Amino acid sequence: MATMQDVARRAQVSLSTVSYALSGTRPVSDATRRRIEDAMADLGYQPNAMARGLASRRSNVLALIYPAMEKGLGGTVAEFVSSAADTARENGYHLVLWPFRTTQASEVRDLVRQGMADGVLLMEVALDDDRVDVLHEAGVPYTMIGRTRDVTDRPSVDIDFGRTTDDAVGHLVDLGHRHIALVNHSQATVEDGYAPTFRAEEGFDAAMRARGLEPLSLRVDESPEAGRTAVGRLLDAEPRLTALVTMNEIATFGVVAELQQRGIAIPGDMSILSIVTSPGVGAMSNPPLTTMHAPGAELGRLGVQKLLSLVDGSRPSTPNVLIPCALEPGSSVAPATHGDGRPDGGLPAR
Amino acid sequence: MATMQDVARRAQVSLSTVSYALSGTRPVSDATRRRIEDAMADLGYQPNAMARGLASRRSNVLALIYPAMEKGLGGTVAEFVSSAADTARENGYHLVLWPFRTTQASEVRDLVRQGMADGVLLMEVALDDDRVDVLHEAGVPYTMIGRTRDVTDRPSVDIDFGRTTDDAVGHLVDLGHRHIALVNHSQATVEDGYAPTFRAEEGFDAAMRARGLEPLSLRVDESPEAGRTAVGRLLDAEPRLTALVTMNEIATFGVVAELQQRGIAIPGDMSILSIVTSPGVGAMSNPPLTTMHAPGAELGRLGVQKLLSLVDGSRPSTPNVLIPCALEPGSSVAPATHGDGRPDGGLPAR
DNA sequence: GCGTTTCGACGAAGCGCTTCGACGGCGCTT
DNA sequence: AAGCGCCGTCGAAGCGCTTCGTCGAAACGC
Repeated sequence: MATMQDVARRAQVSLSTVSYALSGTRPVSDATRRRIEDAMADLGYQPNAMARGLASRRSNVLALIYPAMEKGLGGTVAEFVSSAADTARENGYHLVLWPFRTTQASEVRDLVRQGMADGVLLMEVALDDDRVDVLHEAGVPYTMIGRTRDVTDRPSVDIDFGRTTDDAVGHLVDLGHRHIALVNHSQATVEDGYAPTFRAEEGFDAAMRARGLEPLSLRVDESPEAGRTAVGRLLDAEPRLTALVTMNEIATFGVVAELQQRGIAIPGDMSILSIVTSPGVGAMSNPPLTTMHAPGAELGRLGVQKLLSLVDGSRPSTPNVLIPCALEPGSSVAPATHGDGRPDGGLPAR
Repeated sequence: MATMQDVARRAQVSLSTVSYALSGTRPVSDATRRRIEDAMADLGYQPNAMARGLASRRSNVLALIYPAMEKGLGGTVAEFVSSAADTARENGYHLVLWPFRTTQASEVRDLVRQGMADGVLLMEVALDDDRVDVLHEAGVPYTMIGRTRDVTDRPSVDIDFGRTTDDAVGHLVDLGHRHIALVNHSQATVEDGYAPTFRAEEGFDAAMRARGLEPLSLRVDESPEAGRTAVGRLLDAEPRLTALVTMNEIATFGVVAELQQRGIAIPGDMSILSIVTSPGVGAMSNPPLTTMHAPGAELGRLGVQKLLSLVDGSRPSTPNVLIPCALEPGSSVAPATHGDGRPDGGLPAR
């Protein structure tokens, strides 16, 4: 493998001049630059990443601490990872995968100290997350995807659960629905401090109350069976239910199956709006679900950009961003009826 | 950040002794080793990855060239990536993501020359793939997930499509089915040189012929609509069809929807066996699909292990491995009937 | 015409580690 | 008692690059 020294010899210049020509840190005359470029091309020269990293104290590597991917298929996660890797690549960085859960803060610290990564992207942040503290103390640039409980002064990008749930409820209410329930993620996720479960619940409740409606929600395990059971429990609690907001992909399929088995038509008798889901998942249902897509790719891109702005202070640091999910029409949402085919009445007085 | 020199000073030994204590390359007395370990613990020392890499010419990084993830949700892919990252981590390696398609062979070569990775894992290899040639010529250790057309002397791990399709057909034939069709991936994947489409078709045809049955298969676009259309075309071609082998997740959902709409019961009138699919996808259907799960996690683990055995020649190099998909019972496969509820007859003479 | 900038290029000192050759002291043999 | 080998340790030479200080020569001012 050709070294910079080889290039220098061939171009009849000193090693340092080659370095300056490559980095542009100091001016190099056009004639010299051309000779150097020719030499590099002839030799197929590529700078050695390790040497560069050692000398410059910059590895050009970003680390992505990503979730265990145990629950669910991770369509959004895959989308996110892919987009983050692309964006890193476009900016001359590598993306390395660090599979660490919330409890492995010390492993994260050790790895960070090895100087392998210039910055860290942290996915699926828990409400209280030691990994974030470790990164903060270590002084490594980092960006959270998601947010801890208290997010002041901690760089992050996240889904805007408030707006997403409000948009979802608003959409259904506009169609005349008044009795709407949320099929949320499981109690287990809550105990793990999984933030989306909290934020969706809060957002849904707020959105309902803001419209003078009574929120009803259930934490449901991530399984089709749990989804089936949930249907019964929800209908017992509120028989007048005409719409469901679901943010639990696996359970949603159980919900759909159970409704169909009970002869409750989708969307005739019951509308289903699946939120924070991944592209393609809605299409797998019959009828195809109306969904609100999680902005996985966008978060990946913005997360990396934000992180890079911290890594090389040159770029201006952007404020924290929240992105709502986007409504994608399907065939599982329709105007509300009273069960007799007549559209529901107007809004109650607020 | 503490350096090895700091540790040496604190432990009252020379720099090189610390290095030997850490690597075990040369013997170090117990007393000295203890002093060094104490010093490292006191200082919270972690060896610098770049310096180590430069001096040893080993980065402890493996690169994963992964597919664009455009088509489909990539459940299997996510599983694979996750398992590969875990296995790398367990062996003290980092996994970096290199998003490059088949056409970007020169980018791959440049990156390899930068010495960032000690080895390369190549996913979704096409039947003819320049990236493989580039890696071969560069002399970098690599392992393919999947296989090029000619696989002799090229390290790889892959799904055993032959056994998977044979198991699938065998399972259905054991249940009395005689008229079985394959819903394959699209013509577009064939044109991209996507190997699984070929290998599944070959395997299915062979499995059918080996049992004296006439193979019937269709290349179907990756969309529910295409799946719906396929049903009509297949039934036109062979009205006596009682079972479908599908290896196109998205299309499968269309197939199921169309069958149900036509009043063809699953599995009463038509059995569906979804092969090379990812865990959880089957559960999303109603009834839950009987599937043959792609061994994503296993391939990830074996791929990394194989690659590592090439990277540090110490481990013995294993022969190439093919792993079949495993049958996971669901509710979409049942014994064949003649449409009148009676089981089908025995096997025809071979 | 000579001092003073300015520009472009050079040499050398690291970055923090691995690894090779060497060497002192110990226990053993003869 | 002298010689030998071996174990544990040390010093120094890089690995391939970045970056700082410097310096010669061309360009400029008065």
